[in-house]
Amino acid sequence: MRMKKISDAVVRRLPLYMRVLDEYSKTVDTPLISSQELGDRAGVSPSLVRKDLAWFGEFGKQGVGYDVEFLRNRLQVILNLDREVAVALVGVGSLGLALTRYVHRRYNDEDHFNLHVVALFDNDPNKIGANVDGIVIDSLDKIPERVRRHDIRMGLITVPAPSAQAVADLLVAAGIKAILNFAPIKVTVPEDVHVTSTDLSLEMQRLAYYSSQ
Amino acid sequence: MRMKKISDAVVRRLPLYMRVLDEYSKTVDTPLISSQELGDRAGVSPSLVRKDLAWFGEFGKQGVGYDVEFLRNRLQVILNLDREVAVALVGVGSLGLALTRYVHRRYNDEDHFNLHVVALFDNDPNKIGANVDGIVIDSLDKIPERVRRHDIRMGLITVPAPSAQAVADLLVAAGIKAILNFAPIKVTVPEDVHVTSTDLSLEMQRLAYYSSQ
DNA sequence: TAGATTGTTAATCGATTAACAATC
DNA sequence: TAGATTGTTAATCGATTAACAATC
Repeated sequence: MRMKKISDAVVRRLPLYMRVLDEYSKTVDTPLISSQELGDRAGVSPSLVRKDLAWFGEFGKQGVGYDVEFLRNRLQVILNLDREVAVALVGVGSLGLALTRYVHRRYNDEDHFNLHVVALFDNDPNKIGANVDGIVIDSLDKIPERVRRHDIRMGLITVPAPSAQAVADLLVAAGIKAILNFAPIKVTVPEDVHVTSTDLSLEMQRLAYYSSQ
Repeated sequence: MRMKKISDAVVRRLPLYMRVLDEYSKTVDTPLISSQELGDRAGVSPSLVRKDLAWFGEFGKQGVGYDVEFLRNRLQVILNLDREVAVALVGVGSLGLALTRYVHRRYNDEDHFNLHVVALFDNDPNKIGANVDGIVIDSLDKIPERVRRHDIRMGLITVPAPSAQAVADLLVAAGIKAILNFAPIKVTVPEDVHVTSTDLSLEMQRLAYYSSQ
């Protein structure tokens, strides 16, 4: 039910603003923040801060600035993070394990980190049934049932490249609209599904360009 | 000794082209590839492929296309990946461990993956001296000496957020120009140093925007 | 040669920045 | 009210796409 299509460049900055506001309210006891201050801390221009926020409403007061608590709450709602978002992770290798622990730690330690890994999947019979941070590893054929039962909204793919597309297909078939893929391969999904790939090899190979001199 | 400043958007696609060429030469036995075919496989337009490559020279032949092997080698040289690039990783927690194993596996399994983790650092006395995939974990004060000895050109930061800036400073002081930061914080470095941050929390929070409906 | 595809220039598109009237 | 800062429009910047002459 979104009115206009918000560009991905804009959406990408919203969690950053949220983080800045959290940090700000912890260390500064002013209830207000200007686009200048918010921009400085987020590393973007004040103009862009105002333009980004204006896509979603008029959150500030001229001459005054933005109410920190109010703005943070609005961003949380915009990002669907005002309620817990259930996450599934497929591929419990060392990377999958590390990411599960990382997300759990933030979920436990931080007040407003509402992303929760509630299901783990792997096809290795030696792993199925094992318990990670209180979650039992299931086989992939349990995906549809678990997604339905836990109302899972996001999937993390940490399987080897050759399996990634098949796993993405399973997640899509189960109704998941947001996927974070760590396998070094481009996965194809219907256009109403959003995939972001974090490709460590490509990142490192790209950085190598700057490594000399 | 670069002539003109190549935009980051261009550099980011080069490893992708390299990957496509590797895949192509494994599965197709034609020695030539057109910008159309390369673009299709990389998910970019043929125009952009030609424009990207033209920044670095005239690699193709009109009416014919690009020589796959030749182009791959040129890209490898451009990215400084024609020789082994030594990498240091700081922060041997579960994420650091997983990434170390991941990079080692690719280094061992793939012909042309020339990124090699050759040093690990951590401040935990219980970890120092331990051995991961044949590499001994050192304390952070060994960074300058190890960087010099192994000619380390790239650093991966996988420490908790509060230590990330200090670690980046150490790497910079040791002469490293390329840093991949996994801590959820913006690290500041001199402008001749390149930092890329992979911030899992921000990525997931961003994806949450698309997770509903 | 005729057909195909590059390298490159011009046109388009989209995102960011600058400017300023509105208004708290 | 006077000063400050938003919301928004216009200008700028940069990246991508389209078009085409050059040439293999």
